[in-house]
Amino acid sequence: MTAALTIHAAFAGHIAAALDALEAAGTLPDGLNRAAVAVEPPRDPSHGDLATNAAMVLAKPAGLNPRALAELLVAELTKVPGVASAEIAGPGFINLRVDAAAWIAELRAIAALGGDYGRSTMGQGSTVNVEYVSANPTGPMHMGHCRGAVVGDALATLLEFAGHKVIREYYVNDAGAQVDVLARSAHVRYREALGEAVGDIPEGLYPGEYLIPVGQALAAEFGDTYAKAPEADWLVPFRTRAVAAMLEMIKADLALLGIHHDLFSSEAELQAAGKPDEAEKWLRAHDLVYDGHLEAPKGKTPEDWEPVVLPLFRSTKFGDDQDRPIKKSTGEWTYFGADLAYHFQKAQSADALVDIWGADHAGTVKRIKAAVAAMTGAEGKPTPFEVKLVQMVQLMKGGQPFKMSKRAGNFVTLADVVEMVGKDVVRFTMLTRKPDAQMDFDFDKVVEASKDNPVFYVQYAHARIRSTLRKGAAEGFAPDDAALDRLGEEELGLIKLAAQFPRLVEAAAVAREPHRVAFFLHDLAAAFHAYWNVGNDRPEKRFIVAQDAALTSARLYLATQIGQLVRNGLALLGVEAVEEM
RNA sequence: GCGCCCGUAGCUCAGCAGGAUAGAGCACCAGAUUCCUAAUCUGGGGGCCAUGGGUUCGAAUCCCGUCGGGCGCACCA
Repeated sequence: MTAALTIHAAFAGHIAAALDALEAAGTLPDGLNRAAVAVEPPRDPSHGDLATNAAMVLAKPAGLNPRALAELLVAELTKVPGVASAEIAGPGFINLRVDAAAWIAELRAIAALGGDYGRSTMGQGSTVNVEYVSANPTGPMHMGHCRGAVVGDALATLLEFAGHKVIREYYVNDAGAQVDVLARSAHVRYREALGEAVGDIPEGLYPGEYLIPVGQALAAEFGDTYAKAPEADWLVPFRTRAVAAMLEMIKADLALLGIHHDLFSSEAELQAAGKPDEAEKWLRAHDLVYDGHLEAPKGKTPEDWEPVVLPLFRSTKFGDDQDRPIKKSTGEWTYFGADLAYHFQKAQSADALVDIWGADHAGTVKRIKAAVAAMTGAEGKPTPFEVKLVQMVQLMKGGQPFKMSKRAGNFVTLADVVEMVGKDVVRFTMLTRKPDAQMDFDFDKVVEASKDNPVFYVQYAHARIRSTLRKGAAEGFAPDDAALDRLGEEELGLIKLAAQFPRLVEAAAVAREPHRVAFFLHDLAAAFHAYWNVGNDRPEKRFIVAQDAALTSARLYLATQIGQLVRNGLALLGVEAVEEM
């Protein structure tokens, strides 16, 4: 085992080798599907360090009794260096105990790999495009956007760590009706900046004060040229400038959360480049777009429903409930028509696509998945594409739901919340539950009870470690690996937990679930705090034992690596590891 | 009416591609501070994993039904 091969990976290999040996001996048939074979720490530590279900999973297809197969495997596994014992338990689990030396080696692996401990080659360098946020460029980021932004960003980082190349992309919807509304709203602010008394912002326009500087900039640039001009004269230049200004604002908001996209793709540019036309042409040639009648919405046919003929994409062929229009009767592209071309474009430069959407767009998942399958699957190998939905965040204030309204201008901006509670709290809070469950975000609770926020619990563990190392250094002790054999059961327990990080990273990346990292860090911090407190009653269990330099150095070495691991995990979440609290 | 998501302790939530006796935080009760940071720790009470079936050696986890909550069901984005 090399220093870089972590213990769980090594044992997955040992079990595979044991199975190979049984195959070679003819005991097991060739070509058994081993996908369900797992190596994991047993829930109950008294069962050992690692357990595998291999015998139970493979017994039936091999036509063997699980315990009989387990005995054969045990015979192979006891030969593996570092295995102290292998026992059969329950219906056919194999429980393994691993020598202390193997865990010490894992600790050295953390030291050797440092910030790369847990990094995986699983992704094999394949490129994953993660599209997230993609909020309409009509105003500042508000809390409704926050969860998708944080989850998408953490997922992107996680995928990189798991061996993928990642493109972080933001799709700018700068071609629809809502950016025309933005332009008109900016025009009002423009006239206002020129000194006109505009009164209340008209119904249907964006009343937010964030457009005042945009109006001023337009007045400075154009003077009164467009004050009385017809909309057709100014709509395009105003729209362009207003969208650009909104995008700058959004980027600044995202930066507050530590989020930076690699690529901002413009829907308007996509259309100008004729991408949707190309897509339509291709789809028509493959009989995937046809001119047909749009069906009335199921279950609630509007009274004024009039069937019209529109170009429809055959999404029902790919599992959707009805075929979807790609153009409006005005000849403009629908959102879907452009989005379809956009996803095809993304697929050209990525091996897999992931979209992070709010749950309010759940109804459009099937059609876009259908589109990607149709357009990338022509040669039989569709680009893998997932839409991860983040559920709604219910904003609360003092235990009461807090309704946001763009029109009333009382929406809660992301910038305000970050200013109130800090980036780390916002990010960690968004990552301490799985994305597909709804969550409440109560300002009062998060602000008041911020000390109870799990993020501080984890950061505190790191701060304690750093503090201890500083104190040790002041007293003349440095971390050293010369006497790691002095570490006992409590210390090995910490290492055993730490050793799960690499497989956790892989599992979280495969499941596209960055929240698992947050929970792991909480568990790790809990184990560390518990160990720390043992030293309250028993001074000989403290990190620094002044009269025993060798032991102190070994424990400081352990502390150093645990601190490293906390940093690695927090880095995946985009949360700071603090030196002191 | 249809589609998607969810239902686990009083509350907020985990439960690792079905696995051994279902966990954590908060809240509640009882303890630990001459000590490396008590923003911490130890112990306790508290569960028909919404519900009824099914699949199998084994189900909180997979399948079907029911109930409850959320989101959606445009030529909007």
